[in-house]
Amino acid sequence: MARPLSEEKRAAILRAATELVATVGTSAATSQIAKRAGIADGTLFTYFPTKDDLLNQLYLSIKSALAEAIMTDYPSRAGVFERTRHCWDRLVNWGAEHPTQHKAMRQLSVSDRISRNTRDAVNLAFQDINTMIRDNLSRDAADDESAAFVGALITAMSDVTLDCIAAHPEKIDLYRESGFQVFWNGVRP
Amino acid sequence: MARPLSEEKRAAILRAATELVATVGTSAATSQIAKRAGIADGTLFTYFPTKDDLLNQLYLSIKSALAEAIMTDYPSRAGVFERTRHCWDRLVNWGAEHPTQHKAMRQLSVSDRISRNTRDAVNLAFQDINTMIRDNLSRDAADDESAAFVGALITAMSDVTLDCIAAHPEKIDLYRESGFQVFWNGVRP
Amino acid sequence: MARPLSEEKRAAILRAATELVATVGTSAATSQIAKRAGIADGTLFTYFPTKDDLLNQLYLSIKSALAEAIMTDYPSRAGVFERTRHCWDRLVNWGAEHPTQHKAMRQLSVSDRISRNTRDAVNLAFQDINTMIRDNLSRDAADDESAAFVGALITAMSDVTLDCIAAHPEKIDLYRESGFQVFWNGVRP
Amino acid sequence: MARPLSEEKRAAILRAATELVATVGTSAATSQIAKRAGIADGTLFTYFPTKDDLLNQLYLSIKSALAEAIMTDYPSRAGVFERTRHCWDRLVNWGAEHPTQHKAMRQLSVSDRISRNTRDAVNLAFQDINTMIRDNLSRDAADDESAAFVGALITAMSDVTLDCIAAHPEKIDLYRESGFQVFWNGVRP
DNA sequence: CATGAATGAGTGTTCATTCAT
DNA sequence: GATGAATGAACACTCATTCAT
Repeated sequence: MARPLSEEKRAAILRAATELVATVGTSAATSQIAKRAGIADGTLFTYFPTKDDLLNQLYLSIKSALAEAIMTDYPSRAGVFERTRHCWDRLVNWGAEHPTQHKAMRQLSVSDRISRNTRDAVNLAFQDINTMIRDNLSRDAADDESAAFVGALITAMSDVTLDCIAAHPEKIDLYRESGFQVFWNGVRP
Repeated sequence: MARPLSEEKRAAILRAATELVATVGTSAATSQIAKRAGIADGTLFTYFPTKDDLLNQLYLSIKSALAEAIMTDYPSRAGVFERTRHCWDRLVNWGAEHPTQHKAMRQLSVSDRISRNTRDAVNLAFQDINTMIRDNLSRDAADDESAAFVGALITAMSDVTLDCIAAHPEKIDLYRESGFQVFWNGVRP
Repeated sequence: MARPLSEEKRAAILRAATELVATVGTSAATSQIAKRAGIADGTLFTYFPTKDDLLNQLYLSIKSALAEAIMTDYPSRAGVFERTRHCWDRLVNWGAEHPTQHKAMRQLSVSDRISRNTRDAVNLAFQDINTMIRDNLSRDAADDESAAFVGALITAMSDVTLDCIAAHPEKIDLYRESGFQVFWNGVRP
Repeated sequence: MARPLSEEKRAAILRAATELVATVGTSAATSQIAKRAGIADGTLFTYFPTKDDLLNQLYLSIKSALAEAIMTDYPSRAGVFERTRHCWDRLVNWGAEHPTQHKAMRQLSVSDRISRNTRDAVNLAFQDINTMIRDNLSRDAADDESAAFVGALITAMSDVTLDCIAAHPEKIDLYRESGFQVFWNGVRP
């Protein structure tokens, strides 16, 4: 192998893409992304064959990082409340610590450039969380649609919470708490 | 009426823009919008000086229509529950009846092309609703930010509800009801 | 109509394309063609939706001009020799007078960007000539393939003749005559 | 033989280039040629310093193979007819047996990337054949240009013949014969 | 005021060539 | 010598906007 694909460069591209997608959306130009990543225009395409591939992999990588943040130290044996609380806090903390990734993630999640495949892969990364929701929080444990509804609600409510935290970072504890109250009172079994 | 009058043309442009933004997002080409509105490319720019203007006015007009739908027959003298229920039902019903407008609205609301000014004007259109929220639902009546938080939550939760309804239109009553339960249990005073 | 498509501009584009295709082949850049035609890059595409369209229309227009040059004053009632002679002389004279068009035509005729449709349309323009060949020169009047063989031979031989004339323009009469002798002796009935 | 020696690699590159040039023309990408040759992108350039070099050497090598095919068993002492017939048959048979090489050769012969130098070198490979033409078939034995004219004619006529054979392989004997008749009747002394 | 041709900067992507490994 | 990642100048084509008609 002459020069291995540089993991560093790949990461730089994803980092640059995150920042630009967060700022200007998926219409961020590949040449801008390359420039910000400190590589030549053409190099981007040795790491990601098309812009859509880049966007999809970016979405997957951010979502995976979020899932990992949530599932680390997950208290499997604790009660429903503790486990729900754990997920919520991790989700909100991750968003507050990674506002750029969070913004990019929101832009990508409404984009039609994210494929069915990618969305399926993301669901896989959230499998444990989805299972927990289905078993404990959805109105009807047997109902996939009901679980999806609750899952979408938690995402939407955390997005709102994170927007507020972004606007008033000093009130993070307040918003994290209020958000959880609304969520838990709304969906608790 | 081969050549509609001015106001009709403006409306035709907004209608065409709604459909295209709902379908392909804010990257919809002005020439496509003009074609669908039945006018020449250049004519669009006598009604809206730039594409950003068109997008901003479109957002404002859709949001205003939604606000009007919500506030019509608003039961000012009823109790908090009834008034909240009214708003929620109107919101969800409007979204279910105008899926194209709703989709366009969501695309626009995450776009960076919608200006601070426009967002302020939208808040104005929702002033009555915001006041109701502030006075009845926000944790602290004196706190604007708390009211904004609850307002954003209702929007986010109705978006999720409407997405589910779009996926399973026959379950509209179920989703409208479940969504309201979650919201009301979550935020009731 | 605001400003009608300018026939002059269309002609300028075709002229510029002819010159560049003759020089560098079908890989001539559209931006070079536009520059040589004295228009903006984008304008080219209001006259020809794609580069392939431009190339196909160019081929058709050159071939049509050639067909017209050949068929003008065609002596329908003269004998086979006179008619064959007429076609050959016209073909060679046209090529000698329009060396750029001839070179471009040769480049285009071997290109895979010229569609079946275009080749059919060209055959239509040469219908009379083809008929004459089938009826008088092909070995077997009933055989389309035999006629195509002779038709291809006349083209190939005139190309060679024209190449020689291009190299030694002063010997046009000699080459025109020699070429015809070879052709006529080769294929005469 | 996992890693062929140098000369084999050169041959593999030329073989791959032949196939791709025959298929897609001289715009075949060097990376595609390298891949089909089973070597790395960069390796191609240790054998051929530029793409133009590759194309020129390819043209020369194909033309040389053709010349060799023609001159093998050349009946030097036979009459003009027999010798002419020998050349024609060898030429047509070679083309029918090596359709890919023939197609590549035609693509290359109209390309502006083949240099004056290369064309001169090709003429050298065909020196014996050209001499035969000059001495026996050209209208004026002292005239180089006349010989070149006849040489170009034989090439052009065989190309047409080979195209027809490619379209109807089962009629190879018919076309080889018809083609020769036209040629011989056309140019015989 | 309406029209649509004209503009040219910008887009995602390709590719011959270089050079670090 | 072989490798393939890196380069950046092209490329065909798009599009918001202008302006002659």
